[in-house]
Amino acid sequence: MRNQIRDEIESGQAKTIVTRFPPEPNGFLHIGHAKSIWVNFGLAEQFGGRCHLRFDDTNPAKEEQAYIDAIQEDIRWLGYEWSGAVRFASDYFDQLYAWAQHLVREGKAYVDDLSPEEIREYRGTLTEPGRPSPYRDRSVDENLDLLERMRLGEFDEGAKVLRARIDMAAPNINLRDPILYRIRHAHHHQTGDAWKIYPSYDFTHGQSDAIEGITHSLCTLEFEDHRPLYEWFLDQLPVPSRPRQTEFARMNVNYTVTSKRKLKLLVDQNVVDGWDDPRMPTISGLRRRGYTPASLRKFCDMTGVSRAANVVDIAMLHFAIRSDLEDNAPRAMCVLDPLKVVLTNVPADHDEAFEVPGHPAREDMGMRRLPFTREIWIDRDDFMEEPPKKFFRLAPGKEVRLRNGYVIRCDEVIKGGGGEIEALHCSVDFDTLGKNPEGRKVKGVIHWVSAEHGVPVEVRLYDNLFLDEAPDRDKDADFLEHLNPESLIVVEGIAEPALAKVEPEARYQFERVGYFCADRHACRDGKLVFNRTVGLKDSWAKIQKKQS
RNA sequence: UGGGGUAUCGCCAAGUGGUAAGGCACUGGUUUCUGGUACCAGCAUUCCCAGGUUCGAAUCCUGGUACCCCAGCCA
Repeated sequence: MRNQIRDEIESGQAKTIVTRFPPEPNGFLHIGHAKSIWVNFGLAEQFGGRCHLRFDDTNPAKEEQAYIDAIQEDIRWLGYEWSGAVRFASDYFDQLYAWAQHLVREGKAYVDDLSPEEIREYRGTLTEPGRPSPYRDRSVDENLDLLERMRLGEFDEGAKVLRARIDMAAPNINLRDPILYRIRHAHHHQTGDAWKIYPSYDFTHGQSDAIEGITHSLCTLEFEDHRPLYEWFLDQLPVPSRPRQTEFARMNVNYTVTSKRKLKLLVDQNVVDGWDDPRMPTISGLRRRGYTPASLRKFCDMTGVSRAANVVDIAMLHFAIRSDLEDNAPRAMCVLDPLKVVLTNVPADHDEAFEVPGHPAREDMGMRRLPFTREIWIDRDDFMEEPPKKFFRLAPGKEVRLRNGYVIRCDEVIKGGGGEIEALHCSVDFDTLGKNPEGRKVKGVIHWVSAEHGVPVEVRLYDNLFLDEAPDRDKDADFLEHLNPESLIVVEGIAEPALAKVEPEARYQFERVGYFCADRHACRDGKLVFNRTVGLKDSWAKIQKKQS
């Protein structure tokens, strides 16, 4: 597609390119829309053209102002700005109506009194041609009069429609006298009660493109069958420009669903915490999860555009955000499953602090203070009483380095009455700060937090919402059966004190654990809530799996 | 059984008659105060199948096969 446009530009066939992103304001944008946004805005940007935002608002029954606002916020957050004002298909209702009258005068459209059921019957099937409606040959004057009275609201919803007169026997069902206008006595979020009839998608989209001077009307494959109709209208009507429709395959991601119906169901049944729940594949959900605009754009770039059916591995999305945050997220230490460690050769009043870099490779991120005291927390995962081979962490009699600090040795395991491990007694080798110990190698490094200075944090460990990589594989089997019961696990952790004053949406790498983002709703009034965006790669987990 | 599409590595995806890019994943290894990162190496004698044209075919031709979309007064 990029090549096609480049050729057009280089051959002088096209001087500039104008695209548009045309969402219907009836739901939240999701990862699939991000792809479309990236394609439309990105192409325009690349070729020095423009991209419009146009709400395709021809169905007042399903649309809401709230969606209009949310969609604009999502697009801007992704880093794009549309050319000119926000546009609406409803801006063109007057022109569209005039063009409908034009078609009627030309004998190319008629008012049909058939009921919805009759229209379906008359349309025929995939293999049988349709039959003409008995109202197909009304006079121009009668059609004009009826159409005007439809507009004025003289008829009930469903009583009449305006149809194009094309070919009831066309092998392409879209050409069997498609519906141009239907009666809807509904309040419209933009035009109020001015209209009692609303144009269909087919009668609106191409002409809106033409009015705006769109050169490339990019859409998904399911509209390919509509292209002949798109062109038919442009041929019949005195439109000011000639846009061209090009289709590409929509993007799917495994372990997710993106149909608006299913997403809405998840929200309505409180399976998730709203449209922006961090497990939702919506743009606002991904944002709250901690994805960056750049990572989403990179993901789109990595996956590309083609016409083949595709299901992108969610591992690619994970890669996109990890590689962004690896470079751009400051580091911090946070213990998720605390185990107390008493450093027996450190005095109780010892209060040392290390100055450590905010990021191992980004000097511009400065330094942070890491207090070190007699009692610290480590993660339970980092200790094993009977360690298997290749376990480089702490174990009785073994040494490990405290990240950014000293090497310690585990001298004693303190157990409670039930045999559960309550604490560890360890001793510090004070000759190991910033240097390796003499005569031996300590391979393991673990993260830790001063018990005295650490701050409590709520950590929300998110995972895929579904266990099956194709949750909606079965046509109508319930996709909710594939829900992951562990898609959210909330733990109380302890973080280093530098995290005490984070801003909502601040992103960190919790060293050795993963990337986390301060929740933009819950992180208020001093409360600290972090969402796990994605874990770090864990090759120890792989080794363990192999060993067992 | 009508019309419109698509088939290249486990997943994306370049390639448009000159002898199969790249990314993700995976597998080894090096470096490392993150079992992270980085770096190095490996990973399609073959492009849905079968014929054909050609000096030469993923690319052209013929015939198959599989999968996706279309019968809303949704978009």
